[in-house]
Formats: sequence, structure tokens, C-alpha cells
Amino acid sequence: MSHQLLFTHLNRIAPVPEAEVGKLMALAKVKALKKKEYLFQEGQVARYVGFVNRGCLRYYRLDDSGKEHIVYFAIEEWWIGDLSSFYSGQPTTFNLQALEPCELFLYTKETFEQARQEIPAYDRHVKLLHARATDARLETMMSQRSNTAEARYLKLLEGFPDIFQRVPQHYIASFLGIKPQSLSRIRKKLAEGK
Amino acid sequence: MSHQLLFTHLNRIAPVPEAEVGKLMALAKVKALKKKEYLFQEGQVARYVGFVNRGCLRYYRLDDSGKEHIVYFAIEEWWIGDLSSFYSGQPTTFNLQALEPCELFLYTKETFEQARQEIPAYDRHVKLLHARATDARLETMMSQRSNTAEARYLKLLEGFPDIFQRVPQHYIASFLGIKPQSLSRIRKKLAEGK
DNA sequence: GCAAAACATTCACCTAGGTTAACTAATTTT
DNA sequence: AAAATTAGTTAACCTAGGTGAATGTTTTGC
Repeated sequence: MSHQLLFTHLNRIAPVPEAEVGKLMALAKVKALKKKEYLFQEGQVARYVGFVNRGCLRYYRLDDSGKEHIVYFAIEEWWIGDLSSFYSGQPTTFNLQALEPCELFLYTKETFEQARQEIPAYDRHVKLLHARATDARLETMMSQRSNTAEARYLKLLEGFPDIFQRVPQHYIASFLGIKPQSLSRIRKKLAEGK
Repeated sequence: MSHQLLFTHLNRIAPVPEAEVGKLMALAKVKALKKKEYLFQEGQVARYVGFVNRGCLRYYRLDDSGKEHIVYFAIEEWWIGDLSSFYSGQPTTFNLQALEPCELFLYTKETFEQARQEIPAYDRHVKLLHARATDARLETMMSQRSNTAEARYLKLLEGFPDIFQRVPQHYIASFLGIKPQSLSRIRKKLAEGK
């Protein structure tokens, strides 16, 4: 279980001594998820937050009429979890499912707090991630309001091209907030009209 | 400048000794805004976060084609500001404008940090508000995806009826993510079809 | 390696909400 | 209190994306 990727990841933001990353790893629980397995599902308490060391997952909710809405995909170097449920202990309304075999580094409330207290660099990192998560939700919301599905598709294609190699198209559609048929139509139009 | 409302507000969540609220008030800068005045506008740094003691404001952004999108309305007992810009010192992309004459209790980064350090109850309160803000953005996003404009209108009417007495209808439309004409149409249909 | 299931594409048709524009209140401003 | 601006309503028409159903293509599980 190398912590190579975690090390690289943390250093991307600010230099962190390798020893600190070792501490962080020591507190983590390494967990493998098979394809289609869940880290948690609606109704459970999201007891872990974690780092994706390998694999790809989707975070989604079922609406009142049972339709799935994907909020985000997580691949290597993403932090995952439902912070709201994690902190409050209330059951989550979301589902976090592996789309590929995954390897995760997980923290419980206890190990997470310990890590934040013992490793100041990690605490700063977490604060940053919190802020970014809030911003990201807001940006998604604004983008949904101001842009057409086609524009959002192109933006995703530009900013996150790998995802198309890794997740089925109907999940991409769900992430974009449209139906698979509509995504097909958009792709067709772009391929022709180009 | 009574802190009555702030006292009531904080106690709604957990009991806070009145003396603590006095400390909090002592750190605040009381600011009046006239109707249509801005606390901040796009491009400026959002130097304050604050508590609405009286009045009503809208928080909105202009999209690439110059259209306004209202993210939230704030009335008495709301906390306002762009946390992202406040913490980072980067210019905000939002506008915060008074829709009525307002009285705000404002905190700078310095007084805010001091308040959080000196008043543990306030620190807990702030953490709670952060978490709620993130959740609220996510819920708005999900609601936008799963519900029609009509459903969102009815939900607003139910959960926040006062707002219709206080803000012009075209702002409500902007908040709901539709055009004023569409809101008119929806209201008409509901009035008839009832 | 085959059957079953899950994915993707296409098409015809439908609908919520956008657009444009005309008309009528309400507010502000002077 | 008139003039000017800002708000709200209505209606005809348009368009992005939803629905349903048929058809083909991959994956998956045994």
C-alpha cells in the first residue's frame, strides 16, 4: 500500500514532509471496493471520508420519483464522502458506488480528527477542500442555470476528458442533468455539424 | 442598536449567555444600507460577513451574457457574505444588494476570527452555518434537477411565504431560475386551474 | 462461448419554459 | 400631478430537452 499518490497529491498544494504523509497513512484504513460495491448507501450513516488511491466512483441521489442524479465522479486523488452525514451522524441521502475496482484510504471521525490535530498541513488542506466543495456546488448550480446541456458537455469534455474513457455515457448524461438519449443527440449534432 | 434579534437568533440553536452576545456585538460594526445600495459588487473583495438585523437583500451573479441569477434572499436573522472571497482575499464574482433599507452587523476577517476564538458558542454556530450553506447549495441544485419550476414555486410559497410580500416578482423568478413571464404564466395557471 | 442484461443510437412526437412584443399597472422622479 | 421609469400580464410562436419505442451493440455472468 504505497502512499505515493497521496504524497504527490498533498505536495501539489503545499510541501508536506514525507514523514507527515506516513503519519496520515498510519491513521488510514485501506479499503478495496469491487466494481458496483458501495462505500455507503442512502439511509446509512456515512462513517468514512476517504482518498481515492485507485479507481473511479459516482456520488448520486435518487429523487422522489426514483431517478438517479449524479453529483460528481471521483477518480484518483479525489476526496470522497458525505461530510454532512459524517459530521452530524445523520443518515445520508446519497449513494457512493465504485464504477471500477477501487482502493480507498479511509478515515473515521476519530482518525480524521486526530490527523487534523497532529498534522497541521493536513488540517489546512482539509479546510481548503471544504471551501472548494462549497464553491464547486455553487458553480455547478450556476452553470446549470446559464448554460445549455451542449455547453456543459463541451466544458466537461475539455476539463475532464479522461472521464469519457472510464464511465458509461448514461452516467455522464446523469451528471450533466439530461437523459442518455439527449446526450446521444447532442453528440450526433456535434459530430455532423462540426 | 439593540442586539435583541442576534440574541434570540443564537439562542434558537443553543443557549448563549447574554454577556457573550454583548461581546459579539462589541466586535461588530453596525452598518446601514439604503435601498439598492450594495455591500459588495463583483470585482471587489468581500471584506465583511454579517448578520441581517433588519431589511432584505439579494445575492446574485451576472452570467457571461449579462443575465442576473439570484442565489438567495437574506432577511432578518440571516448571515450574509461571500465566504470564498472573504477567506481568500480574491475578488468576488457576486453582488450583494439591499432590497430594503437594511441594518447589518458586520465582521472583518480580524473581528470574525477574534469572535470565534473568544466565544466558543459562536465558533460552533459558525461551523454549523458553514455546513448548512454547503448543504443548501446542494439541495438547490438537486431541486433544480428534479422539480419543475411550478413545483419549486409552490415549495417556496410554502416554506417562505413572507418573501412574496417583500421582493418584486421578477426577482423571485430569477431565484427560481425562470423568466418573469414564465412565473406569471405559472401563477395564472395555478389561479385558474385551482 | 452463449444467453441475458446493460448500453447506446435513432426517430417521431410532446412539453416546459424561453423569446418577442404589446399593453397595463405601479412606482419614482421632477 | 405629469412624466418617466420599472413591474407585471398576456399571447403567439419557438426550441431544448423529455418520452417512448424500436434497433443494434457491448458487457457480463454462467
